[in-house]
Amino acid sequence: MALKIRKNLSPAPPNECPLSKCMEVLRGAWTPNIIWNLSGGPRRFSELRVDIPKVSAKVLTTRLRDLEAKGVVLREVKPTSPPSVEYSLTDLGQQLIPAIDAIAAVGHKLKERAAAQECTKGRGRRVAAE
Amino acid sequence: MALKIRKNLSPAPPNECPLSKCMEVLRGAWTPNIIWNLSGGPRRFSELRVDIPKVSAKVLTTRLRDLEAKGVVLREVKPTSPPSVEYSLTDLGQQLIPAIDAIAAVGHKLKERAAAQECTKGRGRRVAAE
DNA sequence: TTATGTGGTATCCGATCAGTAACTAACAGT
DNA sequence: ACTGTTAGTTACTGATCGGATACCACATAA
Repeated sequence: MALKIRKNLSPAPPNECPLSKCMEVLRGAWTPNIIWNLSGGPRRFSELRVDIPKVSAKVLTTRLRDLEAKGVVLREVKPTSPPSVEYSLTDLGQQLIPAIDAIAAVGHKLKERAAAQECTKGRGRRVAAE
Repeated sequence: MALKIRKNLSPAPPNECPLSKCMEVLRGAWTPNIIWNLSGGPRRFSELRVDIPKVSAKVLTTRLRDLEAKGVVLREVKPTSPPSVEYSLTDLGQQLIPAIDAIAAVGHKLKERAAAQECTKGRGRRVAAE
């Protein structure tokens, strides 16, 4: 049986694909998390540190600066007594939320799947050990 | 004006968030692209190399193996004369497509935005040649 | 015999990333 | 005067990622 070359093209766009463009924004370990936490309204730097305890100050700063430079978040210094900084999503950032939601939805399914695999004891649908 | 602590919690889930779970899958430079190209139907290794010319064989192999291990793609060796390998999305992989679409949609908007910023002259929204 | 195509592996290298710890400046409260 | 809070910065370090290159076994075609 000889090989046959498929001629149908993949659905990838010819020029630079928007996928990579968006992944550029989402790149970085904590970026999606930060946007997620910002989606509920503006938050201060130290609030975000509490929201995502595992992120270090350095990384959080880096990510926020990146996102600010990309026009996704807005940084505002508030004239409080210890000056505080508030971060919020721009309208562009808001548009990322559906994508993040979709990602989170898949993550939910992944968790279910992982849980189902973890307890192999279950009667139906036992995943065979490989 | 003294600082006031906000008590409303961010919408992040308490335990491990599905966002990171899914980003684990999507991690890697070319992963979303690969899934995108697979979304149009099964493809062979060398077809993917043509689809995404900038990815090296090493990285492509690595990504495909990762995705296979995570249950996102299926790898099938076909008994053709030069044995060929076909990769396709599993049902789990299919579920990633909406997320990828959402990401691509945002990427599209990002491109528009970038184009609009590039030609500051404004009104006509002429897409500059790149 | 050599060339080509298929589906990879092995190795090295440089860039980037993220974590840790220490440090800062201004101000409020005690 | 001392301490805590806010929002970072800086330097050091290890991990990982991805690119480039070379190489492999096998099969067909010329």
